[in-house]
Amino acid sequence: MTTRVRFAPSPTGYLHIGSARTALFNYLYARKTGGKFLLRIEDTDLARSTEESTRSILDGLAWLELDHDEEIVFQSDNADKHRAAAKKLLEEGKAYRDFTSKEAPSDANIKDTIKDRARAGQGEKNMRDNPYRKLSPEESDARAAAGEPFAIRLKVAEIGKTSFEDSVYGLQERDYAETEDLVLLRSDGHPLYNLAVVCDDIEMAITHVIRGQDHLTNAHKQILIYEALGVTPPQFAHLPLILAPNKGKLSKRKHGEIVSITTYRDAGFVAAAFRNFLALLGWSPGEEKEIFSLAELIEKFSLDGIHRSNAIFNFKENDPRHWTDDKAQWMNAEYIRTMSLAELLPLVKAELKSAKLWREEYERELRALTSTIPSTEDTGAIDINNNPENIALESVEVGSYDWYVKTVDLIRHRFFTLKDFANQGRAYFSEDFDFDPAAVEKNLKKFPDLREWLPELADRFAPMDYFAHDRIEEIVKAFADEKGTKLGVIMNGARTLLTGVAVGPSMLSVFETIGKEKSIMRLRSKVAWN
RNA sequence: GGCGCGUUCGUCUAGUGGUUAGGACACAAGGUUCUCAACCUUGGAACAGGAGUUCAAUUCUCCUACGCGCUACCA
Repeated sequence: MTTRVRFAPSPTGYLHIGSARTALFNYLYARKTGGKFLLRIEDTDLARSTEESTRSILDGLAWLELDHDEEIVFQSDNADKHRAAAKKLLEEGKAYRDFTSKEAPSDANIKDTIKDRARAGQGEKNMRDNPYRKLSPEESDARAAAGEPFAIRLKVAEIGKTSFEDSVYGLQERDYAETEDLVLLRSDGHPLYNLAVVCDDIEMAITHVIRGQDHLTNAHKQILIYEALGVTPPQFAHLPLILAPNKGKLSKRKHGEIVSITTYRDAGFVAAAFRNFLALLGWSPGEEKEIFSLAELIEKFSLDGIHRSNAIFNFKENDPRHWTDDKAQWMNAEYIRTMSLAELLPLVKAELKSAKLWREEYERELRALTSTIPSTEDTGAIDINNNPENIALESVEVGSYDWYVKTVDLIRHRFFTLKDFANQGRAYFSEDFDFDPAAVEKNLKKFPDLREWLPELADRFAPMDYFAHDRIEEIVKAFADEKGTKLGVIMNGARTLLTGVAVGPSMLSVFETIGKEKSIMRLRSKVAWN
């Protein structure tokens, strides 16, 4: 039997980090076992479900490249089947009509109300004391025929227990006495969650249910429904939760955008990096290694490696440097500086395009490159111990590609997100860039002589016909000696004038990359000084 | 309140009776030096507490504490 798993989000908001991780684990398991990864939108709560949410969830999955198999199932389309199942159970005497009039829906703090009610009930409450449970079928039919509204509840046996072997949490048992006669169908005919899930999972022939640990107790209720329906339940695997730094729930209301997958896409994260990070939250392949390609994740994934304890998604509010989990940020930077250029360049292209910095002439280089350079998958190696600047040179074979490719490869080593290519790296792609005031202060204004010296350096560059690394070094060194100043003063001043910022690659590379003409122009410019 | 689940460095984690308790991020210090949130080196940093089983417990059992989840005619 081939494995069939599903990701079943309810479209009541954007794709949450926790949900994305659930989707990822389902995906990895399906791919690992050669099975199917299905998608079901649980939109039975009409009041809260929105099409916009559905789209946002689909966008998030697409960004993470978690492609689903088969058609998307919308749970609301199956309501008739859910009703039929409830009716069948009613007819078989496995469920009963509850004519208790529906309580007025409590508003705002519904969670608290529920909790208070549960607490008030103490442990003494008998879950089987519903008077309608014992109503004769005849009387029940008669009252229904008379038009009296009713909900349908599952008739849970008095004695016994549900039990199942969870792939993550092990043997789970729960006495029937702990489970109420759960409502299957609302008095307005609307099917409820647990019924809908079970019916759909049966219909979709789901073999493994991999979902958040918050559903652990639901599993018992669902097993009761499976049993009533006479169907063998699927294998369950519950995942530990992802919590906020205060060990509380990671919620939209409290934590805002930080829990949304699209935030990371929009912040310039590389999807593969974020996916890698997510995979290691609550699961470990048991290796002293952090970077895993999708192929490796699939190969190494197993339910055994999933933890039982919750993981904290770490971040500090009001701290720009640690606005989201440090490890996620590190991983993103790691991907940017070590992933294959063939994979990185298209991402940079998208970034430059949206910043209106893209030029058509780069396109030709891209085409040449993607057809020649092997992808990371092929070369396999991302060796973080090597000096990245060396990797850069080797992997591109200097001279065989043009300016755009070499430039991206040069500047990527100090970048953290894709956004940096258009922001910090803007000066490489445009004459229209800003000067960081702090950099101007530190590298230019502190050394007033530079105001004369740098244009003078430009004059030394002017006659050069071979404008490259070694030659530039000779010129600048001689120039610094001549002025009796440290090389650094000249280099840093030039860096700020040429790139607008205080950090970047070796200045010799910067000169070479920006080129003779532009270097001269920028060294002579006075804009930064004002 | 009841029921369930969990507890290794600040965080993500390795570890399944005998380890100097390992790695990664973050942090700190040093180095390289033309800068740096890059790179290199080094460092501090953990088995929640208590009983038991055992020659030996981070690892097995029990208790306590703490945390989390569920407890709805929501999903």
